[in-house]
Amino acid sequence: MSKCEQCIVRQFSSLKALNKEELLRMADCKTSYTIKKGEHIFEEGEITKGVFCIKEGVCKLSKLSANGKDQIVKLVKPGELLGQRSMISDEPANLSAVALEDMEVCFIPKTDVMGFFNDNNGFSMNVMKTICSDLKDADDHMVNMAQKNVKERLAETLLYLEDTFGKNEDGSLHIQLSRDELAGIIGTATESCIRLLSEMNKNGLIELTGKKITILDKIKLKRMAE
Amino acid sequence: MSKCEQCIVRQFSSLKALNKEELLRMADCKTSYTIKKGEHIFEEGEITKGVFCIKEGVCKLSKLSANGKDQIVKLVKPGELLGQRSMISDEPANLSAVALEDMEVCFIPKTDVMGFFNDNNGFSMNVMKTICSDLKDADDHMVNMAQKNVKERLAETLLYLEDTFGKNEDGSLHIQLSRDELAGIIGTATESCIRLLSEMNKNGLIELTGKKITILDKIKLKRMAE
DNA sequence: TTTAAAATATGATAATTGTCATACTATTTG
DNA sequence: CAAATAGTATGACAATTATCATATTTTAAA
Repeated sequence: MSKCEQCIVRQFSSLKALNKEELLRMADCKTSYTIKKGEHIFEEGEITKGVFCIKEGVCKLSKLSANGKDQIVKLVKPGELLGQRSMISDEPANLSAVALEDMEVCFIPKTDVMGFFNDNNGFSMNVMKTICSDLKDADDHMVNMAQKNVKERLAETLLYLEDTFGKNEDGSLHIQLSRDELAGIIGTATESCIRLLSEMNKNGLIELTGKKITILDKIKLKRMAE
Repeated sequence: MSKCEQCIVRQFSSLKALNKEELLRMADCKTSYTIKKGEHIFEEGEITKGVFCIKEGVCKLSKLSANGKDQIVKLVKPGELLGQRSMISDEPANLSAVALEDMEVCFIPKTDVMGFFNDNNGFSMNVMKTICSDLKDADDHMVNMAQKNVKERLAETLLYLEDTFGKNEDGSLHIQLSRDELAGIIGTATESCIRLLSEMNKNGLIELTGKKITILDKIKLKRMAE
């Protein structure tokens, strides 16, 4: 069993507030998992029994809408905790978590996290600030969904993906999303998403090479996103 | 200066976790305000110096989008606290708060709230649960914005308004919103909102009498909202 | 490798929604 | 009270977006 103390992830997450003794305790109660691309970590409505700490790989948090489409609410990166809200609210998961890449995660049982939560003020404050930040993001996201059109949302999303997940050596977006998933982020039909990507490709804003998307004109994309 | 101990509102808010001594302390540091309909409590980007406790009246939390339209993110009722997220994140307000009715609110300075927050575990847990609940609502709202069409969102909103704010004796919605504000909730153009209301009126789903909206066929509206 | 299945792409068309113009009505102000 | 202003309503039209059909390409499976 690896030591949490030496885990790089710790420095980026709420866990950085934990002291040596607490990290040793955490190493004892955690379970490490490998999750393959496409597998789910938990599903909407599921009663989660703890939180997941993401060591490697990106996953999507999504919700199935009444019309059967999967709306992606958030993408989660290494260093973040998963399932904090459910734990604090003491409710089933509101969203499904599915791996977009092969992932490495650690599971920490609820009782243990709540222990740190109650004992360590810095930790609980970090968790709280993360949830507050999620709330702000969700509010902003909501306004965008309501007020921007699909083209603006697509432009904004592409810029977000490059900023957040970086580029490959060839300049293409590092994160691999299917057209369907991209449509699920911007909240539109897959065909509409594909059509607009083609248009942006023709206009020289982006370049499509197979599944790879490369942003060519950041300035114009930014202007398009308003 | 009135006593917080006797304030009915206390029982519905996070403040119910405070003990007698803390309530007396709070009564000393709070300031009561009367806010007229249409006045703002705070504005987007403003550095708020504490939280507001709503004693009476409803207000809207909204955000100005790039296209100049005001998107309403949440309606806030008596018994709720306002500005909790900004306080915990230690950031300027992300949303503007404007009174939809004449209001009575109490202002409690940040330092004092943070004092209760650190001393009283029950209080901080209540605040956190409220924010978690807001996050869940925001996520759900976002999915609706992305996946439902305007008619479905309008139907859903009307039902929500009746459920949450109740009816007058004549059966009409108790909360008074302009067509513009209603459009701001569902995220559409004012004309589209008016047009759909007229259509629902013609189809016998609702009744429009001046500004008053009465829900006539809840079942059909629910079906329409999916 | 060949076949089957899934993902991507594009056209045609319909449905939805936004915009602009213009009434009409209610409310406020001088 | 009259005039001005804001809010509500409706028509006409354009823009956006979804849906269905159908290729084409890529990936997975037999």
